This record gives sequence, structure tokens and C-alpha cells, in this order.
Amino acid sequence: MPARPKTCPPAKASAPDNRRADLIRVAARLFREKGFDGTTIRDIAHAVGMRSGSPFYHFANKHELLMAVMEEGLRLGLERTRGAVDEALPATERFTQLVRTHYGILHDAGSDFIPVMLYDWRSLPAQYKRRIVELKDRYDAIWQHTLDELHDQGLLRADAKLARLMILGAMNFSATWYRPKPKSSRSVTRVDLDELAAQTVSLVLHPT
Amino acid sequence: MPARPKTCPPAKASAPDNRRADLIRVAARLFREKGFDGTTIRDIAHAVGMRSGSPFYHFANKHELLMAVMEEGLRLGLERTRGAVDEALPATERFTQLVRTHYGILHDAGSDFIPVMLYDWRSLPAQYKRRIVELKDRYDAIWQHTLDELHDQGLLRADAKLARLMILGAMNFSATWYRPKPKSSRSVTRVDLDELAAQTVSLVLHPT
DNA sequence: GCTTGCCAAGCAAGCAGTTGCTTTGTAACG
DNA sequence: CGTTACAAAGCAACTGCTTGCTTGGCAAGC
Repeated sequence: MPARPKTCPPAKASAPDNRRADLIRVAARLFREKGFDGTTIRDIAHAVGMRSGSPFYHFANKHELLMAVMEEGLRLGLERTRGAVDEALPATERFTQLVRTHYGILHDAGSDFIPVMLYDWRSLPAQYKRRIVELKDRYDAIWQHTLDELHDQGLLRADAKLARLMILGAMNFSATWYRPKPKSSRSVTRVDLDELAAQTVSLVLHPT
Repeated sequence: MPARPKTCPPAKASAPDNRRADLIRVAARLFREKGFDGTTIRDIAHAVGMRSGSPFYHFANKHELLMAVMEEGLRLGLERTRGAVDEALPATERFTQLVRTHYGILHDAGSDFIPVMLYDWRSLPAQYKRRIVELKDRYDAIWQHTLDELHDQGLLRADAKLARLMILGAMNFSATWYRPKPKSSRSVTRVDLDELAAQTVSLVLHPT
């Protein structure tokens, strides 16, 4: 085979395939708001300024777009979590970092990918699920590592694996009730994500 | 107005309107499995042995059937919870009863109503939501009462209101991962609802 | 420099199937 | 005879997806 089957992509990194990225981002927002079945290809296409058939140039079918949304969410989530957790710190502080980061992944502006995964999991065909599960297992492993430590130190009284499911469940469910503060509001009634994270930690950690 | 706008239902309690109840029960199961949008009227009708137009004799539209499912779930849940909780007991034991009962509501056979409410809430039109919220507030109040007590006794370290949201969230999210034991299985790897409840209590209660 | 060939990206139009819901008829019952 | 509880048939709208074609841009050949 020849050395280069294709010529190099043009040097200017202007806007190579960000229409595809646009579709993923917009689809995430709409899926989160109205669900996978409640969102039509026409909705998504219209929101990025395309006609109804054009998204199928970028994705073979609607389900592959759903998978791309979930995949992107887990990729970003893993990256973000690895960047936020300092392995040198004691387990309790790492736990706090994990909790705070996860709330960010759920509720920061434009961060719609993971909620879609949580609430439209059922709509993803089994063949696509496998790829997503693989990524999700990596995310869970990070949590499990820290939770096991906390359990060994006697700071976490439940079984460490069930604790992971319950703690992530408690946080994930905030997607149904938490609404971010209108920015720079001094309202005391609404908690911000820092406060929410602190409360979550104090709910489950049993200091000696 | 006349004394009785309608005649009494026939004395023989043979099968007055249990077709309506059938529809609600079957719809709950299908909504849980495939979601509200993923389930067609034809699916539901066929599952109870009707044709596709007949359910509309009992419900004005599909959304009213969804609301009936949620309403029935909350009615049963309230009833069940009130029957299970002994107000004479100390708060810690009442808490355990609440937790165990809630897991039953989520996972017992034929108990599909509440998971539908949790995961298809988005599909319910706003006008119907109000009625459901009213019932849900009553359910929350029962929990809040006990959680406030636990907080005052120093057994719950987080803010009591956030604690309610997080604890119910942790439990509700088990709908996504918990699968009931195949009955009379002696498998140790799978926990049963009693064990799950015990672990939940030990996760969040901080004994003095 | 100009033509030619090709590709990425998308449009316009529409097909085939599905969906919630309506309408009309009708059998059983009291 | 009126009410209840459906069946039968179908309508209008919507849905995912396909097809044939257009457009702009780039690179190679001459």
C-alpha cells in the first residue's frame, strides 16, 4: 500500500466537522428537555439550521446520534473527573472532589449529555449499549477506588459497592429537582453546587 | 340537585369497571418497560384483549391514562406507607420502615406505577401535573416528619430537606439497576429488599 | 491557468409505516 | 328502550429515513 492513502487534511483547522458536533450538542439539549422519543429528527435539524434529511449524512440513524450524545458525555465526564481528582490527597477530600465534579457534570450549562444517558438509557438498542457500558465502567471504577478506601477507614458504613450505587443515585436524581441558581443571585433558599456537594458528603460520611 | 346523580353501582361486585383497572395496570407495566412515548395505545389495548380504539371509551386520551397510572401509584403508596409505619416507635425504626416500604413500592411484583411516575414525569402535561404533585407532597410530608426528628436527634447530619431529596433519590435510582432476586434463590451475590433497606439506613444514619 | 474529476455537505421532495384519536355500528344487559 | 362496553374501520398528522440532485471547494493533469 502507498505511504499515504490520502493527502493531509488542509492545514487551516477552520471548521472541519463541527456541524457534527453541533448536532450532538443540540440533540443532547433537546433529548434532555423532551426525551429521545419526544424529539424528532426535524426538531434537531431545524435547531442547527438544516433540513430534515441532512442529519443522516452525519449519522446512520437516530439511535447512533443518541449513542454519540452518551459517548461524548462519558468522554467529557471521565476527562473532567481525572483532571479534578488529586490522587495525593486523603480519601475524604478526593471524595468531595468527586462529588462536586459529578454535580458539575449534571448541572453546568451545556452539560446535558449525562442526564440524557440516565433518562433515555432504555431507548438505546442493546448493540450500542455495550460500548457505553464499557466507558461507564471506567467511570464507576474511579468512584469505587475511593469508596473502598473510605470503607476501610470506617468512614463509610454501608457495603462499598451498594454505597456507590446509592450515592451516585442520590446525585443523579438531582437532575429531576435541581435547577441552577439564576447567576449571581443572593437567594438563600436555593443552594448552589458547592453547598449541595458539601451536604451530600456530610450525609454519607461518618467522621470518627 | 337530585339526591343521587347516578344510580348505585350494581350490588353484585362481579366486574363493574375492572376493565378500566386492567388498562391502568397493564399500561403501568408497559410504560415502565418501554416508556410512555415508546408504548402505543395499540400495545396497551392488545395486552388487555381490546382493539385500538376501545381504551378511549375509558380514558379521554393517552395522557389521562398516564395520569391515572401515577395517581393510582401514589394512592397505593400512601396507603401502604401509612399502614407500615408505627408512629409509636422511635424515629430510627420508623425510618427503617419507611425505607423498606419504599423499596417494596418500587420493586414488588406488579408495582410499576411509581417508576412510571419517576421516569415519565416529563411526558405529563402541566395541567395534569398539579393533581399529582398534590398527592406527592403528602408522601413527602410523611418522610419529612421522620427526617426532621432524626436531624434533631443528631442522627442525620445533612440538612433535613436536602436529605429527603437525596435519600429518596438514592432509593428511586435503584429502579435503574436493581432486579429482584429470582424467588427462593440462595444466591449471595444478589441482595434482597430487606438487605438493601438495611444498607440504605446504615449509609445515612450516624449512630451516636 | 484552465479544465477535469471528485468529494464533503446539504437540499428538496417524498415514501411507507405508525400514531393518537374519531365515528359509526352493535350485542348484551337490565 | 336506554345504557354500557366494546368492535370495525378509517382519517389526518407525523415519523424515520431514502433518493436524486446541487453546490462549493480542492487537487491533479495538461
